[in-house]
Amino acid sequence: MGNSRNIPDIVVGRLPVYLRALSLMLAEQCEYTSSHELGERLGISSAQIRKDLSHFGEFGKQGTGYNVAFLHEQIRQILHVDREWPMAVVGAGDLGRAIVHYRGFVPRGFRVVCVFDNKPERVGEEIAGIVVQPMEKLAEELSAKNVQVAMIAVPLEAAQDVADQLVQAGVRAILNYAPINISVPPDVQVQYIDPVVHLQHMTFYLK
Amino acid sequence: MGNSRNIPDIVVGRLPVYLRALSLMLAEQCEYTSSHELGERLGISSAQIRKDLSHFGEFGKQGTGYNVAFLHEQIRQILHVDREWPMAVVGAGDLGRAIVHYRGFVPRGFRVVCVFDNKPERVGEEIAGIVVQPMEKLAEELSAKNVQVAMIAVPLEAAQDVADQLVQAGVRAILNYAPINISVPPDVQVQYIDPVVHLQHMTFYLK
DNA sequence: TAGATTGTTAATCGATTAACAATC
DNA sequence: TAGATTGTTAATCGATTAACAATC
Repeated sequence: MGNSRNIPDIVVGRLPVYLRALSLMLAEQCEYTSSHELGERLGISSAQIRKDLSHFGEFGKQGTGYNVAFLHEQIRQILHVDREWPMAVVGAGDLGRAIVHYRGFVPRGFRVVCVFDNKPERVGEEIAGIVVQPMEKLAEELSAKNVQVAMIAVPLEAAQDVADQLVQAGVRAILNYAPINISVPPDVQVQYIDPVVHLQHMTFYLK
Repeated sequence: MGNSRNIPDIVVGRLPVYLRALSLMLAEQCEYTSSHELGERLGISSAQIRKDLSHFGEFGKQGTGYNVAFLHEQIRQILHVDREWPMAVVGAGDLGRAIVHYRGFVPRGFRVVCVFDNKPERVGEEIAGIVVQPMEKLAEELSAKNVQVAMIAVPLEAAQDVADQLVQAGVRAILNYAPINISVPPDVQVQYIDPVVHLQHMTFYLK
């Protein structure tokens, strides 16, 4: 089949995990892999991997499996990370700083290009070569740098307001590190990272 | 019904999100809430919330809904965060440092009590009052401090080895920030945080 | 060829939703 | 009481898995 819209979101969510495993295999010089090998590495069934990929096209060969480099490239294109997305970070505290310093974005399709904070003492500070801007500059900077993707790393009290400003400035995908559900228009993507949610999920099973 | 084992993992995974919303409502002085209000805040159906909670007991009253403080306390107990879990952090780079500085753990049931790194120049350094220990001290420290929960904040090349050492030292829940799937025995919980996975999930829907 | 593995179909399994009696 | 909302059942919907013909 392939390529139509109507792909289940849960399938889309697994593609980045497949891509990550394929990158690793590339680094390990594997030329070919199979749905079985991939499934074993990721702890999911080979049938699920074949089914997931079948939504987007036919990428393998009977008998030999998948060419790692080829499948990697195909998934990069499907996820639109065959390019570099400029990103904004809002919040220059400890977390914002760590995000800006992280070297794992660029090899996977993203680059932090601007950082904002509303505390006067943080404005002007330089983080990994990027000068922290005041919130007043948000719209102007984002439009100048064509930023559609942003990360929120501010205290929870400020998160909704920041989200509103980002949407206003044209951002269409937000990764929110503040521990709060934010509301955005239906055409804006939101994802959440809250370590405590994961920790509490695990402690359910402990003792 | 309530309280048996056989709760779907997907249901367990939503409880921390419910708990987070209830904390916020507590802070907002809401005394009562309903499955409708909660669902609206979280963007899920009221039926799902009632169904999820029904796995654990009966917490509401017809006509009036749920007492926020009571439901909050019940979910805290279900998730075993009606106590404080001591945690270890492995990796004292930018990310590890940000994790140790994060003040959001303690109010939600967790406290970082030790930090490890294998780089000699980082050992001995103090982060938020905690002295960085060498990896050789891992087993000894974890057992002395009764640590069952750990976070991995090391480069991906080191993550599997660190995970092995943590398991060896008695850790039963691991939150892995390294962008790699790690293997652990079946009785050890693992959760992953990889911001790029979330970003790539969103860029699928962009442009 | 013989062995392996794909892509796909149909069956199974599980999760979500709608509806409503019970009752505060 | 009248209105609201629960907990639960049954129906619906969707996701996963098993199986296999096709074929490299």
